[in-house]
Amino acid sequence: MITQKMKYALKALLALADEAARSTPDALTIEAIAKRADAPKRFLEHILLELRNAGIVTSTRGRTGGYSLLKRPSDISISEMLRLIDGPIAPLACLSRRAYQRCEDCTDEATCRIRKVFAEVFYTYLLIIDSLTLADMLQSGAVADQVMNP
Amino acid sequence: MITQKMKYALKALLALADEAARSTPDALTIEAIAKRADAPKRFLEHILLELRNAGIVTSTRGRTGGYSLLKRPSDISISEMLRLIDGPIAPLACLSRRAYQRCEDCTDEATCRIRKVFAEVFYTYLLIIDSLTLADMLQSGAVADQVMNP
DNA sequence: TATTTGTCTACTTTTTTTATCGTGTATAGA
DNA sequence: TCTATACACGATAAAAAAAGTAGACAAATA
Repeated sequence: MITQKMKYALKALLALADEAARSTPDALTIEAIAKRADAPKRFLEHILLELRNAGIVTSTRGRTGGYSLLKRPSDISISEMLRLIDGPIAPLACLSRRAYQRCEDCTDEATCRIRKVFAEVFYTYLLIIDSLTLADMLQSGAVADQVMNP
Repeated sequence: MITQKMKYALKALLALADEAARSTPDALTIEAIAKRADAPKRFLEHILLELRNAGIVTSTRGRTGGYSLLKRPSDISISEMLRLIDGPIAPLACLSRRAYQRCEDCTDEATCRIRKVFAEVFYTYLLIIDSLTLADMLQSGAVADQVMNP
């Protein structure tokens, strides 16, 4: 399950992407984004800060200030977002590249049967999720139901 | 990330499967499983109880009592285990079949752009994980490193 | 019947998630 | 230059989930 925070982050990015697609895009205030994303303003503030520190959005202060998208939607990967907001996406810490952590009780990673099977799952999962970007979310259309109720 | 509890559960099942594969299998006491799985005994107790209630293992009480595998390893699916121990595996509650929950603020699921993209991911993920069973974990061999460090 | 081993309910602790608050800083415009 | 507006950032708090513990009880067998 992705966290509520991640949902807020994605909704915020969608709002910013929609704004960026307009003919004369403005910076959106946190308040405006919060309204569009149905997110608590003060919580969203932190999320947007993280997105800014990661170089995904940019912000300006003062009267006409607000947030806007820095990267193009096609350059914002979903897996990058997941890692940023929700932390490592590997099913086991010992399978994570960026947040690798050895299991305490593990004697030999190479022969660990749990690691082995989840490595296979994870590898395929990565192939899918690494290829998805915010741009893939922008094209609307009710594909969800086709997929889930074939 | 799978939980520690899930790791304990899988290790316990591996221990039981290994025992079942012997020429004269015995029931394993919680204590014995705890030792093999490096799990706190009193915690493992709860886990084993859940596995028993789910019909995956069976138990006998008294002097020669203990736990043993009820289903065959090839009939114990990893996704079933994940759902049992860690809860729903869908990335969004509104994508879960067994633990479906509508998102509060969602106006239309069919056009929700977040739901759409995660539905695609989830569908493919399900295909992989639904096909895996405990039997796939039993065959050891260092495949993990080949997969992760090609 | 005494000892061993599982059963069950309740509780505690720790960590993570989900926020909220206060104060500070930059900026545009009157 | 003053002031209203908006982001910045650290601290704190409440709620939920994960992880672990404890005690009393029930069944089985030697």
